[in-house]
Amino acid sequence: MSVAIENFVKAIYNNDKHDIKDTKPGNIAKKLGISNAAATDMAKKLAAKDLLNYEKYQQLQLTEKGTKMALNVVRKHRLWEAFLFKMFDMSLHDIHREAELLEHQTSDLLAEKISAYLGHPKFDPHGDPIPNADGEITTKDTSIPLSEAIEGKTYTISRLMSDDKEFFDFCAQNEIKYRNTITVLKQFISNKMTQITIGSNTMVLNEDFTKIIYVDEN
Amino acid sequence: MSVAIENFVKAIYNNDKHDIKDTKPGNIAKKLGISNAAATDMAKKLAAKDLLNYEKYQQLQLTEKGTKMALNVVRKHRLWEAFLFKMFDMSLHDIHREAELLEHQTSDLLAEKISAYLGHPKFDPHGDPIPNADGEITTKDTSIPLSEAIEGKTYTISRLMSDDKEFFDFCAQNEIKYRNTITVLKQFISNKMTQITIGSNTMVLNEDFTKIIYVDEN
DNA sequence: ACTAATATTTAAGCTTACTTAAAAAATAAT
DNA sequence: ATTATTTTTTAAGTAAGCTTAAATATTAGT
Repeated sequence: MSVAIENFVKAIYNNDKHDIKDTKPGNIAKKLGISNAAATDMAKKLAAKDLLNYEKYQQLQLTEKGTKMALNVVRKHRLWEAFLFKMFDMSLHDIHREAELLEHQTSDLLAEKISAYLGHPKFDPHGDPIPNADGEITTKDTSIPLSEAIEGKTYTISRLMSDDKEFFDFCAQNEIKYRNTITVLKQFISNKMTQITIGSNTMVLNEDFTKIIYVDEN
Repeated sequence: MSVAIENFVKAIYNNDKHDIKDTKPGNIAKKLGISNAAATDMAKKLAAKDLLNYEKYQQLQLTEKGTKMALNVVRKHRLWEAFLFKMFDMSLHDIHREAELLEHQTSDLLAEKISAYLGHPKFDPHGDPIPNADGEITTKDTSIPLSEAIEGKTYTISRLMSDDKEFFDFCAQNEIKYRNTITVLKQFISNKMTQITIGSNTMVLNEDFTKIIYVDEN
């Protein structure tokens, strides 16, 4: 299957998982940087290949086959992230960009070698779970977005759900890192901002960030 | 530039280096598994991009720009081979196949990281020289094909110029490996066969193999 | 409920990288 | 040197993955 197809099913999978639960063509198109028309076209094509269910004006839904394909790509992506993160001193954003390309050119054999080398890790450096070779995610995710954390409690960062360079640059400068500890000082309900302590710093984050920083209660 | 273009200039470069010095479209087409017509087409397209010189019915010649592109791809290929060879227990042929895909999806930054990790190696596991980041090959190659080796002398295997699975399987079973030692017992001139000793084995190789096994005199 | 705004779909068209078939040129063989 | 073979080129056509523009349906606002 082509890179375009792999990216398409992956985008649906990812949208379905974390985003605003909108998998209509337009939203997928935006994610992939293609036109709405192209996305509709592709959706029809993939429906014919039994990778997704397509009904006019409805949400796109991956079939079992489509989900499997998405998970296979996601597995390779996250393994590459974990591997490059371990091997080389590169920014999370750079690592993400490399993984985005390498994921489509990696045999199942190589993926398995990488996984074995890393000791079959369950999570990548963003805290995202790595599906196993059968496309199963065996870990349970109990984490919540920072936006929903409770004042006064202390949490551990479990996932940084983004692929935006600016966000990662910000994280790098502020000790916001997978497995670091955060204390929630205050939730400003009306402005949707959150005040936290991390390391020796105190800062206020707006919703753009608190919705993609996931945490587990300590 | 596209994968098709990178593979095209790489094929010309490789043909120009080791093969029967034929870089006409038909021969490149055969290497790439595409039709002659497609190769002619591509040649014209790349001439317009100043990657090669094209004159009807003549050999294709890479320009400086084209050579640079080819060397950049070759560098990434050979770095991946060296890296995968070091990191994972995989056959040389499998490694070659992975590298063939990864080479096109590797940033210069990542290539440099891999190179540094390996200590900026000058050769890959086939003995092929790895161009530096500027696309220069700084090593001098004094090796000769086994077919031209002299009876009675002892040599070190310096390059295995192939990407054929059967060849590598044969090599793996017979201790024919980069940097191993070979003694040439006899050159059978009329049959173009060569009798050698390697390790505890003696064998007679035909020209198909002795032309792609390169050696350096000890 | 109706209108305005937004999103989706259809239609037509483009580029890349191929294909096959035929024409033209180069190379090899007698 | 002429003919036969092979190779290269040209021409026409295809599939994938896009585009823009227009038509149609959905959703949101009043």
